[in-house]
Amino acid sequence: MPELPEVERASRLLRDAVVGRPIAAVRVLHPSLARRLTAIELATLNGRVIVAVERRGKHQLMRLDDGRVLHAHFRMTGDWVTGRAGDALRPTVRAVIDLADGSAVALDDSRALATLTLHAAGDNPLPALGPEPSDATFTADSLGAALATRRGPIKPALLDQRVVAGLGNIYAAEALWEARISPRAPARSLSDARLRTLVRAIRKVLERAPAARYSDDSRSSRWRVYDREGARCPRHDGTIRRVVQAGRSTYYCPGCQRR
DNA sequence: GGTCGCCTGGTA
DNA sequence: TACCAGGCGACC
Repeated sequence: MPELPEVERASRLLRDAVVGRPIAAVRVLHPSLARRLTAIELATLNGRVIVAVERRGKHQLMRLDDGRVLHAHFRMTGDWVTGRAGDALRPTVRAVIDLADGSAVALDDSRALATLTLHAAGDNPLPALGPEPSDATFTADSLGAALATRRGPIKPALLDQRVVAGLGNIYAAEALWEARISPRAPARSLSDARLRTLVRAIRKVLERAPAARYSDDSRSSRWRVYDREGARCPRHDGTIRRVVQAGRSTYYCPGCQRR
């Protein structure tokens, strides 16, 4: 589920749910989270207040009133669900933030790959990240510079969060289709014109994303190429192919996406 | 770059 | 039963 548009939506929900309300308790319900957040650390959160929620790429940062940061990353299937502290929990809920006013926010994550980590005041909880796609610093020039030293094809490069923050497997494939660039095109040899087109395409697919995701369209029409192997390319008579790059499925139209 | 492991659940 | 999954860090 979560790529940048979904994480943005989730982080807003989280912000509305937690900011300014003292924490009653943070409960961790799955061993994969407990390995990173001990009971002792969890106890230090009681009574603290989350003063801000920030999103950077697919990362969510909860800033505490003592300067520490609770960092959340959804990975593949995470999402926030709001409720009350005493609610019966779905079996896929992996953690719960109980607030002093009786409300609660749950981390619902069927695959249990999401992470929740606590960082000391002053520490940077984030890995190196490229620009936000919506930021003015994300340009054909900056993208070209980030790609200049890379070997290998463009598609895996777009999934590298140091190149651009927030793209995932679906929107990388969709953006390349939009830009008519083959996922196999060498990353470092894209022309300036193609880089400009790609920057526009990335913004376009991310802006269109929420409507696509929450539309009632059948899955086959939600995306242009993603998960549509064998289907007709929406742009012409070509047939969409699936290939594997860096262990991930990539979908594209060999007819109109050129190296 | 590629491959594996982390986890669980849906689907062929 | 086997394979697949929107992520990412560790390893080669």
